[in-house]
Amino acid sequence: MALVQSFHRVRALRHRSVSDGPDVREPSAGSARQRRPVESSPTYDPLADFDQEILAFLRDSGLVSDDLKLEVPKRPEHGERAVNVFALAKRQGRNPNELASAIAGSFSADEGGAPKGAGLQGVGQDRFIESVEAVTGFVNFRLRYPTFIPHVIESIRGAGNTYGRRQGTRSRVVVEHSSVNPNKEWHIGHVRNAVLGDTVTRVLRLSGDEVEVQNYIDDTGLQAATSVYALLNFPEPEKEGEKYDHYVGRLYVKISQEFAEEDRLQEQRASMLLDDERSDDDPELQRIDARLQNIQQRLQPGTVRVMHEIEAGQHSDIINMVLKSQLQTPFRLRVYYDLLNWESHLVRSHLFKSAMDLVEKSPHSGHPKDGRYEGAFVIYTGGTTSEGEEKAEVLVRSNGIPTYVGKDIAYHMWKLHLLPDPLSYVAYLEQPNGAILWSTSLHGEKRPPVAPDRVINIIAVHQSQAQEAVKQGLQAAGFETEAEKLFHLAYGMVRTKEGLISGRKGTAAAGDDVIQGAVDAALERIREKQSQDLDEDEMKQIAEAVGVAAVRYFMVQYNPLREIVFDPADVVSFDGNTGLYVQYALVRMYAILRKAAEAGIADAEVDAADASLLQHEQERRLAFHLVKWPETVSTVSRTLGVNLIAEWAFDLATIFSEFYRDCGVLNAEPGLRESRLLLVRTVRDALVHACDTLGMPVIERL
RNA sequence: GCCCCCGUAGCUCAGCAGGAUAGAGCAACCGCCUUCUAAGCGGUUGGCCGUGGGUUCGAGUCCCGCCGGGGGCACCA
Repeated sequence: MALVQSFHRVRALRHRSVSDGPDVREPSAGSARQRRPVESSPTYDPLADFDQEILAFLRDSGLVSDDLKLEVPKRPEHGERAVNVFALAKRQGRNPNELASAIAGSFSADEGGAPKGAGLQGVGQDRFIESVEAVTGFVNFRLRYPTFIPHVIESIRGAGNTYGRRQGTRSRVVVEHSSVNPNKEWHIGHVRNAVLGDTVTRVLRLSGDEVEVQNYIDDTGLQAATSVYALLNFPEPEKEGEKYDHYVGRLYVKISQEFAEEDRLQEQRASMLLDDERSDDDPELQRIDARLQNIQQRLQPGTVRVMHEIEAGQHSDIINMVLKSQLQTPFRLRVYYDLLNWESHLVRSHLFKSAMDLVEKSPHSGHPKDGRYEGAFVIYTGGTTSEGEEKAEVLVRSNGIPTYVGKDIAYHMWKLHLLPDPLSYVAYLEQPNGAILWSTSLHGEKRPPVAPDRVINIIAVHQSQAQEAVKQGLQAAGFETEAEKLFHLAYGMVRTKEGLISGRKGTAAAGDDVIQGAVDAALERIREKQSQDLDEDEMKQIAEAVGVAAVRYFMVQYNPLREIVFDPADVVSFDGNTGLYVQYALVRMYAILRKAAEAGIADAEVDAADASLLQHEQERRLAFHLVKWPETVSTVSRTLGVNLIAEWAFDLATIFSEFYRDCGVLNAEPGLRESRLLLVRTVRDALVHACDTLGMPVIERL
């Protein structure tokens, strides 16, 4: 089959062999190039425009029957775009070098190429291909910058805040992130979660998706109950200026440690009983018994009682206070949400029961009468266990209590709108960005059910298997296409040099402290430098922006899957690959633009500048990096590897620094000066846009 | 024991769907402010991409084994 195909290809190529060598430029080959015009609606994607030309050229060369992938060569001497023809050559039974040469040879620069500075006529002509060159199996394409740079600048200006938006349909996405137990202050791992989730959200929105950000509040869990119980029974004075979530967290840690002590005490007690020399009225033993009794008969039942009270709707005042206090942390980082979904609402709306009723209808669910799952409600996920039983996931235990996975399946059926929505929605609070944060509710307005096309859960990697179980459960229940919509972004844990952080032991670095540390360090540096005349308020504002950007940048500069070894010194470092580096490049751009205005150069003059004058190497590099943005956004919206956004911003800032060194702007000759100002403005706009996508505040001076 | 993620420069990490000579930042050393903010720029040093096989014209990238780190493996959440 494959042979037959390649045979036909070879024959077809023979007919076209007129363009076989680099020196053969038969007119027929050229006249065969009836260029199909590209879409006339602006795509604001200059690189795609270049690619269109290349693809059209390749098509019309008659030598390429497949869609070849366009690459960005690593080395500048290989041009701006390249295709490699090894695979194609192999299928055609040809020598790769020869094929590449043949393709390159079919290009004639004078035929389609517009003369320099010819403007924008003839979209689809060879406006942007300067040359085509064959090198060892690669066909390299060089950009014609004099026509390309003006096109880049116009496109970015035209696109404005939508630069990077993809063509085509919008999809609806639910992103769930944060989902921190409402029982103590955020730690650094929560900050990573929130920044990742928020950045993913920003990228998807830029990309054109309609995103709803949900923050799941597990108020009925043991953690929340423990904190509430501690607060009600063992309150301590609040410290001066202590944030409420920190205060409650302090009580939580204290009581958790008593629970943790239970095991240790049990062991101690057992070994003492084995010791013949101790009698039953040994005071040491009695002390241990008393403590154990306290834990087992007071603390544990007390916590469980509070848990049920919360489920029934009590103590919401305390939980709300903790939550509102916690939310100050993401708000400071410019992380916002659309909806809080409360576990207690899901429980009290009987969502779980309706979901299980639906699962009951699946032929793969069942109530085993014997075996290891006797008495439970399970869903068979396929395959058999080592004991020969069918593999199953327990959704409801034999004692009638739902499992975590069971609850999560129900929850995701709600997210995916697989059953009628029993919940109502009310406004919860107004966030610092002015947007209303909504909350689920048992009373109030309903909302129209709109099923998402994609559900992204930002949850740490240790939940991977549970997330997979939810997916399999949904599939087994017959929701196969819906289950495919679930995507778990499993990010790595944040650990310190000492080891894994633990909320329960209170060894975690608090998010608030990390942010404040970064802000304080920034303020200190600003005071030291005094490079501008800044008053106290300005310095504080700038320090806040620098600190927040430092934290956010730190959290997104790594591949999400990777574990982060967190060293506070790294967040506070302002050299090299950091948020401040990007901000600093912007400060320089703002300074240039400000001084230009002060020198009386009107915006209109800059608008009218001739961008084709920008032919310095650094100017070309800036332009070429600018046009990689749409592709970067599109890759990230697919892979959720948000580190690429940070990398793009860092690289643009780096190239700008080189431009700054090599190309004077204000002292350039009139004409070129305006052109450079136009470029600086464009780079500024693009970089501000990238900072917005990263949620990083921008500063204009430092 | 089984499953998942990760092993790339002294340290922290990129490397997006296999492509050309593997890149940053930090640290170290040497240089650059009479010129748009030096929190910047240039240079030097630094790599058997954990390891052994395999697939491929081509492997840091895909497959298998092993070693090391982390996580998960219950009718726990």
